[in-house]
Amino acid sequence: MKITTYNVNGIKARLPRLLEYLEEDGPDIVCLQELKASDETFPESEIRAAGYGAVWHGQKSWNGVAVLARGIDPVERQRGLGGEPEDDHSRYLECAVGDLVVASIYLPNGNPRPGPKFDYKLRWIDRLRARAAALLAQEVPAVLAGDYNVIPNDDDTYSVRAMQDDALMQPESRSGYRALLAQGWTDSLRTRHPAGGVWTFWDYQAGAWARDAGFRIDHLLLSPQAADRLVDAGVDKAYRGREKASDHAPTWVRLR
DNA sequence: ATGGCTTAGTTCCTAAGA
Repeated sequence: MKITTYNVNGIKARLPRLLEYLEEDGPDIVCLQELKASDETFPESEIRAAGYGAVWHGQKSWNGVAVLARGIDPVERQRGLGGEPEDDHSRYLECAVGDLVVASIYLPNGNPRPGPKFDYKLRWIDRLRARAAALLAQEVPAVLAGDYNVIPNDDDTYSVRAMQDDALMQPESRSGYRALLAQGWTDSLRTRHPAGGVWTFWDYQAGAWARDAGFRIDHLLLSPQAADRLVDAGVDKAYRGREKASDHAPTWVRLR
C-alpha cells in the first residue's frame, strides 16, 4: 500500500492537481497539509467523488490538515496535540485506516528566528514527541506523515549556506527531529535514499524549481511495526513541475 | 537576498510561507 504526504498550499487553489494525483496515481492513503480552508469549505464532495473518504481539521486562511483513504473512511483518533490548550492552530490529525495509524502533521515553520514563532516551533516538536512516545507504547503500525519544516541533514538541501540561518535548519530544530527518531521511528525516505540529495520542496521564487534548488522537509516516520513492512519511499517529483503546482511535491512510502 | 512568488482574505493591500 502507498501512503503519500502532500503539502498542497491551499486546497482550493490546488484541487485540480490533487484530483489528478488521486486519479492518476491512486495512493491508498494521503495526508494533506496547508489546506488554508475552514472545515465548512473543505471540498468533501469532490474528494468523495474521486473515491476517497476523508477526515479533516481545517482553519480559515492558514494551516489545516486532512487524512484521505481510497475506498474507506478514515476513523478519527485525535485532533490536535495536547500540552498547550491555548494553541488553536490546526496542525495535527491522527486517524485509523484499517490496522494502520496515520497522522497528518504540519509542524510550524518557525521563521523569523529568533522570536516567538521559533519558540512555538520548538515547543510543538516537544509536544509531538510526547504524542509519538504514546503511539510507540501502543505497539501498532503507525505512520507520522507530513511537513515537518525540518531539514534533517546537510545533504538534505541544495545549499547549506543559503539555508544556514533559516529556522528549518537550526541545531535546535534538528535535535528535536533526531530525538523523535531516537524514540524508535524510522525516517523512511532516508532509509531508502541514505546518500541524501532527495528534495520534497522547491521555492516558488528565484527559479528554484528550474535550478533544482530544493530541500527535504516532508517526512514519513514509521513505527517499528510499520518499518517491518517498508518496501520503498520516494517523491512524485513531476507534480511539482505542473501548472499551478504546490511548492511541495507528493512524498510517499510503500508498505507491504 | 532586506526579496524574487504564491495563497488567502475582502484586497487593491497585508500576512504568511520556507
